[in-house]
Amino acid sequence: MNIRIGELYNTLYSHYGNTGWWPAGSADEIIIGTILTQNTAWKNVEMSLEKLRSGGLMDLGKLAKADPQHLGAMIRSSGFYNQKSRRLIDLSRSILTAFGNLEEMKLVPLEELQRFLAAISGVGQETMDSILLYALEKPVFVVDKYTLRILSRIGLSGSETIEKVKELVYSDLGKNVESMKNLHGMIVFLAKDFCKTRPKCENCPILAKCDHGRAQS
DNA sequence: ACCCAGGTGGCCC
DNA sequence: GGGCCACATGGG
Repeated sequence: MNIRIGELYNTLYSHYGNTGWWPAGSADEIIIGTILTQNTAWKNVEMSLEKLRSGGLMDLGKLAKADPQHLGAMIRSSGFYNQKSRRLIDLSRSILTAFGNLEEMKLVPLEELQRFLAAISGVGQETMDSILLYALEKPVFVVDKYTLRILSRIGLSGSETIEKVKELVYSDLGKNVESMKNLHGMIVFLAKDFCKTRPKCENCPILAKCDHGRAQS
């Protein structure tokens, strides 16, 4: 635990700056993306998003009334398309029934939103946190596989639970929505550039803090 | 011909 | 609490 989250933030910030994460044109698109990207390469998700956009379905109201088979065909490239189609329709219906629209949903207290989302099939821990932070602007840090892998490689986590990682972020960065959005965004960039399962460590901005860099030097 | 990708839920122990 | 499985496509 010799590396602080704040230190990691600063190192990544000097390399990536403001990432503007999550990449989407609307809160609806963010929510749709969180479901589609589950265990799926983002490239495959982008193809689906383009089809939804051109098909006029990038909208929770439209999805709530969509035909599962038709929607499944539109999101085929994202994999698990039967599951994801049904889950997108269910999620859209549940949100609109409970809150009317996303602007109203944003006004609801965090704890109530967490109870609501946890009860929806297809919304697990990471999907819930991504929706809360990026679509609803709630101060919740998103811990995904990238985050755990990177923290593990710089010796911070490894066996830490997701809750512990979150607490560390909150105590070091404060519960600041913009900081948490960007930290997760920078982690995504770092992971895609350098820190995949088979890492490419050349010019990695955190190499000096990482097992891989220390082992080589 | 494998292995991997920003997960989730069900079932078992 | 953890291990295993199904869900499925597209790219390396």
